[in-house]
Amino acid sequence: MDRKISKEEREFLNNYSLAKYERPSVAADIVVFRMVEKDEENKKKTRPKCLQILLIKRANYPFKNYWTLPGGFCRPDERIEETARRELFEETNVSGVDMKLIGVYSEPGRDPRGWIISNTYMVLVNHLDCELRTDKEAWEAKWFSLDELDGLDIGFDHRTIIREAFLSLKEYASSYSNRIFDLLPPSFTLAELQLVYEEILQCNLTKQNFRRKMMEFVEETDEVETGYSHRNSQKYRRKH
Amino acid sequence: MDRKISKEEREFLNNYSLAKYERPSVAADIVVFRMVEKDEENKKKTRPKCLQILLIKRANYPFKNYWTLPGGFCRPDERIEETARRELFEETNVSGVDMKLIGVYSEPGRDPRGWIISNTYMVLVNHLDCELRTDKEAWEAKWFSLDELDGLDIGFDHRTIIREAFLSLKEYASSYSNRIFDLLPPSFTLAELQLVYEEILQCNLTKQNFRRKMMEFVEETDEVETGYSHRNSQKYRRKH
DNA sequence: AAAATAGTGTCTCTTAGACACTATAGG
DNA sequence: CCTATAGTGTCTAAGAGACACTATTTT
Repeated sequence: MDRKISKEEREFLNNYSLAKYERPSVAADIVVFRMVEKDEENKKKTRPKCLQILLIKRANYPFKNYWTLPGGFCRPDERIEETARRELFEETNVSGVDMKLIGVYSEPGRDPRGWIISNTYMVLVNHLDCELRTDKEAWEAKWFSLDELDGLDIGFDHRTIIREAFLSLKEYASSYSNRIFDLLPPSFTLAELQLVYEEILQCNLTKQNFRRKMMEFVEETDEVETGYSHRNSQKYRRKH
Repeated sequence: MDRKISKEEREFLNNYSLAKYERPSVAADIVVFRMVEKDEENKKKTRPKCLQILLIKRANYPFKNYWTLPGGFCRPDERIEETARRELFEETNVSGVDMKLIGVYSEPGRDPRGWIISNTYMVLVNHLDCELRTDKEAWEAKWFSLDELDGLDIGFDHRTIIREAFLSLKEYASSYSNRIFDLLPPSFTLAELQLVYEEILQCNLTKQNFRRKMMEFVEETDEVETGYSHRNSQKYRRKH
């Protein structure tokens, strides 16, 4: 892009106006997934995991009081991914995680306010890193498990977007993507990791096969998990 | 989205104006790949294949006389994919093929005309179906092999986009995606198909292993290819 | 027959699924 | 001791790579 710009071109650009054409608003919406333990009281056995996503209750029209994905409009001085990052940080205080574009939603009429295109990003966070901002009165933020979504009033086309995001997440797990580790703390037991995979893939995996496969991607730490009435567990971290 | 809209909400929407916020122009650009035979005169042996992409020589500033991807601006009444489809048809007369979003390019300053976001689609076409429109004086369209791009003046960030599109294409081939068949006529020999894969993956494949794998995806037709000084070849088509 | 490519048989190595076994902590 | 989960050994079947073999067409 190191390119000499002629006087003629400079003049063209000065007279050029994009305002001739109608333009859309462009938004970034974020599907934030986290994994929590289903039953906090159960201290005696490995606890099942529960996949949740973050939704915001809209305080304004349209879809007032409906739940929607966090998001916001892009500014001229940032890439759309930066918009998504900014919004994520505002909602959860999480930064520095991988973002993955999972789709662009541009169906005419998808937003009653007018022509608005949504670029949707998927983010996986460790629930220990999240702090929902409670200092805002403008809206309410809440984590929902996927089962809970059925009875919920979800605004815009966000129910479709969430469904497609979950499919992307399943693909990550099927292909043993490194990104799955973003859902976990820095060190974890293999049993924990297996429960995460089972919750995402919605199936049971056999222990030995799972561990054998995972040894490619994890390495031992010097930590062990103790305090259960069975043998202690070695803790691992992701490689590299 | 069947939702009752209250009087209050209706009023909100009537007074709402997106014009308060600055908006970008949104474009769809298309990386069109086709596969042609490298050496049209060579009638005696299986001919190597050559992967090409379609570029347009810009008649106007900015990047006047530079080569760029075909594309155009989105209209309020269409999805971005429809924009890409419309542009593809205008350039090549091709319709009804799969389009795959490969990326969104929103880096500030990527277009000297102002804030323009590009949604880039990849399309694979059969070269026999393409008819480049020659009736336009506004611009020149031409197919280039990937090698030829090095010395070429390519406008905007389209060189980057092309590189990323080619990576997507490689992934398609690595995963034996059905879409690869879009590059071929309805019936083809397995040797032809193998040359297509070898050109995309830039490596040599062993015949028996390739054929064994491909039998999942193709079925015999009643056509054979004759006229070469060796055994005739069975022709196949994609399954389903 | 020679040249050239079509098409096949089969060995090996790696990986994935199944499943039963041993180990160790707490009660 | 028992119970619960951690962690291992190994059989088998499927898939991928290597490579040599046979078949058929034109010259």
